[in-house]
Amino acid sequence: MMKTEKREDREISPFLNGGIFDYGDQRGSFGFMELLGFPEFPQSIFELPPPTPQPDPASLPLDSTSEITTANLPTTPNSSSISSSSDEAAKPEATAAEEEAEIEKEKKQTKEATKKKGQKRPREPRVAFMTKSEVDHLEDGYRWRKYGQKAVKNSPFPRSYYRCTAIACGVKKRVERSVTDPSVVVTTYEGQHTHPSPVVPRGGQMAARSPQQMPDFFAAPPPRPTQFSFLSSYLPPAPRPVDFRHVPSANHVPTAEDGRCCDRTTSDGLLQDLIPGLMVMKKED
DNA sequence: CGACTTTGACCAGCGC
DNA sequence: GCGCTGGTCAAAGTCG
Repeated sequence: MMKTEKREDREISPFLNGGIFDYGDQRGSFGFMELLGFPEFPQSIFELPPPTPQPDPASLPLDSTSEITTANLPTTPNSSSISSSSDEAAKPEATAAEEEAEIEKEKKQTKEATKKKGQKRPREPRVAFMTKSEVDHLEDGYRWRKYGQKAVKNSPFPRSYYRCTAIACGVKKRVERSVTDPSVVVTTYEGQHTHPSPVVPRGGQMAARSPQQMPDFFAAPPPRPTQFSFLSSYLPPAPRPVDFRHVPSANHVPTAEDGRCCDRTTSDGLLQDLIPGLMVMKKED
């Protein structure tokens, strides 16, 4: 229902204000310009919510980010069948009911085995982005399937759960609106993509995005080492040249010129357009 | 018909 | 132990 409309909605370009990352031993927050590699730029040049004081990200609904839950980690789609036990083969004569029971049992055992008390799973890296956007689900170059939605305590806005549709890719993301500023969408990524971005442009060709929709300051600056380098693993590689003449000021009025200053090939309002290609270093080094 | 969303049910963790 | 909450599952519905 309304799929088309929703897709249309996602065309609207977001304004990334900043975010939070949680990589176990690395935690912190970042502003948009930090993301772009310009920590010295004030966030204020972007569309920040006017009077509402920017709450400390660490205390935002993003708190859910810090309450890393390891209990619901990727139970791989086929995990239950993978874990077929050896004694199963020893019961070739099981009735259908017994088989079902057996399957159920195995499922349970598998689950328990994967989350035995005291046995903490390695925490999936998580990164949360705060994005000023009218739409909840932002295009980020990957294909996602929604698998759940929950009402969040103390929030009038529901939280949506998405999984990457790629086979064997267990990346998930949660999308919710900030309680403190409903115009801000909080997107939390969990896990790392095991595949390149499909980045299939809608309509078979790169959507020609209007400058208003996709101002070119989303283009990436030159590589620059930052503590957020590991963020790249969440995003498809999209290094591209940047023309700093087009980094807009607060009063920047987009023109047609803005739309063609760079040789962008994936200008689809994707999250990868928001995150520069500077974060190319792997976390594990 | 396949891909996707919606939504109620279910389950586990956690605090009391 | 119980209730609350977050996260996931899966059937049903929708759409192209």
